[in-house]
Amino acid sequence: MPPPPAARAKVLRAFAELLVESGERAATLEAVADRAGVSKGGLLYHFPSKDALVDGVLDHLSALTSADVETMRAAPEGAADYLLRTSTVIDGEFGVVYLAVSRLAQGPYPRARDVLDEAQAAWTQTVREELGDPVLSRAVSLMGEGLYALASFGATGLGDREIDDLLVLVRDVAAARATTARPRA
Amino acid sequence: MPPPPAARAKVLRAFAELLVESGERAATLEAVADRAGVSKGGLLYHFPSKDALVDGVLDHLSALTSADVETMRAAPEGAADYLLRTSTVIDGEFGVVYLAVSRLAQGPYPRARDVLDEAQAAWTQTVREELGDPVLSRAVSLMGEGLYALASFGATGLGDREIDDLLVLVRDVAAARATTARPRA
DNA sequence: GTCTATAATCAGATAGAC
DNA sequence: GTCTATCTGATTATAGAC
Repeated sequence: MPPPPAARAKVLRAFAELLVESGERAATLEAVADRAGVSKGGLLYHFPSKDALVDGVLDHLSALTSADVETMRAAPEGAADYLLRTSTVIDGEFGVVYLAVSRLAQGPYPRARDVLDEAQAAWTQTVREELGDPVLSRAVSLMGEGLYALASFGATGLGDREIDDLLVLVRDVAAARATTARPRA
Repeated sequence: MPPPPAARAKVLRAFAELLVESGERAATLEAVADRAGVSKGGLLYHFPSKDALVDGVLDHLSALTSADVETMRAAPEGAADYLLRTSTVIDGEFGVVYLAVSRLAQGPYPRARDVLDEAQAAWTQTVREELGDPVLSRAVSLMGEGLYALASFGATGLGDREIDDLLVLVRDVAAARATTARPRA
């Protein structure tokens, strides 16, 4: 097949960035077109309506999530480590698109909620395969979600040091819970 | 002083509910007025502009946060318990207003971010006073934020059972970290 | 495949009656 | 203190040229 038009990808990226940086309200067709470097008419050629544009990012996140879960599963540092560290990265492609969809999920787009729900379930499941303990896995997954939430409104974010500390805690607890009788060897 | 007009409070409540249920875009002056049972003109008497309405919820959250932290500090079940349990309640007054502001924080309202930041800091600090351990306190605080985030887009929420499990985990870890040498008695 | 121009709709805000 | 009516500007979407 012929290479997909570059304009399409640029429009999707611009839409996601605007949603994250300035919110749903600011992500108008005109603003998206401007940032993508096309005209409003040009945008509407690729995405005939705003709903079509929304569907575009939703599909994009679905694809990215599948790839992300594979990477997470294969990560040498482990799934929990991978999850918490990437949950503070909101300027990578995945972070931007994930946060963009979590903004859409607040509006009248029920499918956005479904896509997020699936991502959340896949992460929790993958962490659980690694840690074994379901409660601890849920805790890690919740922390990841909390990190995204904080980062998304530019709160006084956590640095690498703080994430390191959390991961040490998680590993200690995992070890303690694995050896049932006498924790911490 | 005379009793504050009931319409003002009803408008604020309606605005917060609409923000949470349907997003920033749906929370128009007309929609807010309708839900509050007043006309657009009536609304604009109490809040002369949309910015004034936004300032209204922000101030409201500030007041509610101070009260919430006091309640948390005095909670017989403990601060961590109180935080995680109330983080799944998004239909109480505090939950609605907190989530409403976290939505405003995504738009062009820098003060919303400040107010949320303060709430976050106050919670983490209060939990830390109870648990002692700063890393564990941060973990609990992040879980609370994650629970709010999940609840806010109506994800497959966690039930009371799951919260109970998490709290048992937190208490175990707190106990283990308190007795430095030999965890868990 | 991308543009300009424009129609239709909707949001925010003002004026003035009651 | 609350209402109706109205204006202005922004936003989505369409039509048709290039």
